[in-house]
Amino acid sequence: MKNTRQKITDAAIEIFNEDLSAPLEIVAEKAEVTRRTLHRYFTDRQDLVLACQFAMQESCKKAIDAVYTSYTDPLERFENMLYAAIDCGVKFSFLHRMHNNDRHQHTVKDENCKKYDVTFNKFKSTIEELQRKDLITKELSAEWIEMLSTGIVTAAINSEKSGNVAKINIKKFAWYSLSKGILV
Amino acid sequence: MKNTRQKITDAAIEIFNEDLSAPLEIVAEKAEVTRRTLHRYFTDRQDLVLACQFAMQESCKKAIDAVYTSYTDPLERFENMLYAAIDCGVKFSFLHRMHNNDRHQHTVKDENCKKYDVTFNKFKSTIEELQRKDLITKELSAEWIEMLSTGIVTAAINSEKSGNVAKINIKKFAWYSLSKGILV
DNA sequence: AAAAAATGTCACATATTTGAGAAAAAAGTC
DNA sequence: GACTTTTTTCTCAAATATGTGACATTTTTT
Repeated sequence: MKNTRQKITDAAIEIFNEDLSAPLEIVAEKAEVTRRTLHRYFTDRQDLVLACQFAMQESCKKAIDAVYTSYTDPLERFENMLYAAIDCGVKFSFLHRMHNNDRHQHTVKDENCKKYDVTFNKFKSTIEELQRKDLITKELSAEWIEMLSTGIVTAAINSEKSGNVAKINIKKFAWYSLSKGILV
Repeated sequence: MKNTRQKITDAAIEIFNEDLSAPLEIVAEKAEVTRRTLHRYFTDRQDLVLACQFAMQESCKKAIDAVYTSYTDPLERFENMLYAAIDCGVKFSFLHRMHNNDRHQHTVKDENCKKYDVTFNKFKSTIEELQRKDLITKELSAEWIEMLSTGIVTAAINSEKSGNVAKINIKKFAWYSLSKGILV
């Protein structure tokens, strides 16, 4: 059962993902509470945005970490990290977008960005390991593969939302495209 | 040389791409004009947003159409459509996002969406042709391949913006990943 | 250099968004 | 059923965003 605080951050993540300056009224509406209640949990917009970032980070970190430690085979690990990211949904893609945009949350940075880096570096290091062991092509740079991976995650999330791709197939398709697109 | 109107819509596309409800002040700033001047060209926010949509549509339509009619070989055509989309930059990805989001521009729809569909259907029909002629795998649905393509375009655009991937490589990498990711 | 066009500056009226207090209503808890 | 906690309702003041008029200044055209 979700508590009110969570209901609000969840709603905010959905809304802010599509419109970062949306009125808090809209967020409250989506969370099915009054704006007044929202303000009882979050003093102001900044506070709420930070809470969203924190929630997204925790969620992604948890999911990625769990996979990272469970698989020794790097390819298998990479595959399951993809699935974990897809399961995180907008939390993953929004978080990624936030940290690669120029004009936002320059106030926070440092502490918050460090956490983000730790999580996303697990992607990077896995990619590098795969390249070192000649399991994927070296024709592509690790940076590109990282971008590609998040691009495919986003495609998967959009597919799910649009409903144009059968839900059972999404992960299968995503891994098919990603693996073939980077294998030697 | 860009005229003021274009400077404003270009700035607005950049800004709105990241924050659809950003104050017009921010847009004016980016366009290097006063808010007063912005309002001389666009009566209100709605007017500006519509102008952006129009500009994005024209730009994408022009680029995609040109490629579509120049290549008879579907694979070659597909490849160059990818490059054209990447060249359109945020105009492409933002437009796509706008039309696949739930909560926006429900006012315009119809007329405006029709134009969008015409352009993006050229992607779809090319994908279907490729599948019909057994040039790409049938294990993936056409809808997924469409999503994947725009996902890779977005990855390419993000790569360019971040500067982490050498500019000369971006298109090459994008096509490498996309083609391998869908070929039989 | 004069005229015309475009842009900037300043001021102002509205509209919207924001944040919070006080008391009533609803939901949980024992 | 009495009690506590949470949420809603209603309120209001402050802050921010929006759109426009009047006039000065700059830039472009002729």
